[in-house]
Amino acid sequence: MGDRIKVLLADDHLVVRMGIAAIISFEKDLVVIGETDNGIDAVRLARELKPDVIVMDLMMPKMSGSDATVEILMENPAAKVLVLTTFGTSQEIRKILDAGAAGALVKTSSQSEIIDAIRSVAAGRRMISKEISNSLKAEPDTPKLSSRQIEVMNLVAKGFANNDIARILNISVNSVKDHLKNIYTILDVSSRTEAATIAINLKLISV
Amino acid sequence: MGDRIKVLLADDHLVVRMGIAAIISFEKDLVVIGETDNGIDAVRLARELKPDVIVMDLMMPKMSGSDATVEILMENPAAKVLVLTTFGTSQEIRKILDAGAAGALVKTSSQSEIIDAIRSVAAGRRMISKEISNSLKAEPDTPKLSSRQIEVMNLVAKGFANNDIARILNISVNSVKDHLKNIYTILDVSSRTEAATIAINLKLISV
DNA sequence: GACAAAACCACCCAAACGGGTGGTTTGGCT
DNA sequence: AGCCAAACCACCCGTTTGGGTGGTTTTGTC
Repeated sequence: MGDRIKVLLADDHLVVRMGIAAIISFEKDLVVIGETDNGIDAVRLARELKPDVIVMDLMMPKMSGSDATVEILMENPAAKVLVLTTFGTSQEIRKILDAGAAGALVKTSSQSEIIDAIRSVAAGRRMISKEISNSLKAEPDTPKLSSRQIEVMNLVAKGFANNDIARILNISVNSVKDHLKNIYTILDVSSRTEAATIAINLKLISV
Repeated sequence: MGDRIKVLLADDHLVVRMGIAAIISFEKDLVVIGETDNGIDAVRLARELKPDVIVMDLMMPKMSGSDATVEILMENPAAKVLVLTTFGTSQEIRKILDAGAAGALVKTSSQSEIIDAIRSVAAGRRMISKEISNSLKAEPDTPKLSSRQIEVMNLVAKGFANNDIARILNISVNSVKDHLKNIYTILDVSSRTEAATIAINLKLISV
């Protein structure tokens, strides 16, 4: 028992936890030592149970998997977090891989892929499923907007005119126009409407 | 064995299928007689295996769960399809409930909720989880755009000016403006940008 | 302390937009 | 036949937008 790989499951879907637990139950070198359906408990259990591998979902109530991962790695940089996600939502995945997550898998992965991934990250290796590494590559360079530009874009997307935006942000209309000019250059567009749809698509602003 | 409720699982996530199978394995009146990870095989297996209940995911490769459900119910209106979804994406759910699906559950459902739902729909009752019925209620009346208005909105969202839209659709600028006026009234907005973001949010147009 | 980037402000002007009013034609529904 | 909604077109007019050029202040980094 002492040398078995201890796994903590964090996923808000019971069926997913049951499924992973079932898969793990066939492997005699792996054991599930804890489960939770939210990010806050994941952070707590990671601290208390000291699992070798944390299998983490991204979308969870109370605290997202990515936020929980960041917290866990701040407390214990040696923790091994294996992200299990439905789709390669590059934004989030890149964020937590940068934060130091040990791996990322899609939920469509086969039994052997999941088991391999758990063993790999427990051994200190990085494990990123092909689907995800592809989607990361496919997404070249997402343009970056400054926080002020994002504020402006959010208001633009809500349909406010430059005058309203100026009033809301307590700056002059000229400055609003200035921000827009810069945004248009960055996003390579020439109208507020196109900028809005692109910003939404790139998830630069909250819809 | 003959009187056990036969369940067919259709979900592209192995872990989910394993999880449901694990849950079902504890119940002696239920048995899994087939599994698939895509909609096309779901239709075929529904025909060949004659399951009592089909547990169906919505997002699947090759053929979506909603399309598969519609096909299955066309072939056999007595089929019991229990939709298992991640989130209450009202559009799709409403569509397949209208098509005659027997129930809808969220994946965060507890073990007993899932078992109850399977038994209920097998017995011919409707079973819709609280989360989903709430989200269906919460979404009151989505405004409806005509097909021409949707064409216009798609071009607007891409950043085209009225002049370009007129050229593309082979109508005069005045007509484009006319469509926009009508769209603004329907969506209760007063600018193309706000119309675009709202149309995207309501999924009236493809992003 | 130099330097760059971000944010701020101002003015000009042509083009695009939104709101208003008027009208015709077409296709479906009763 | 009668009716209605949808799509089409036209003109007016004030407002907003986008592009251009000029500049200052603040902030963070090397």
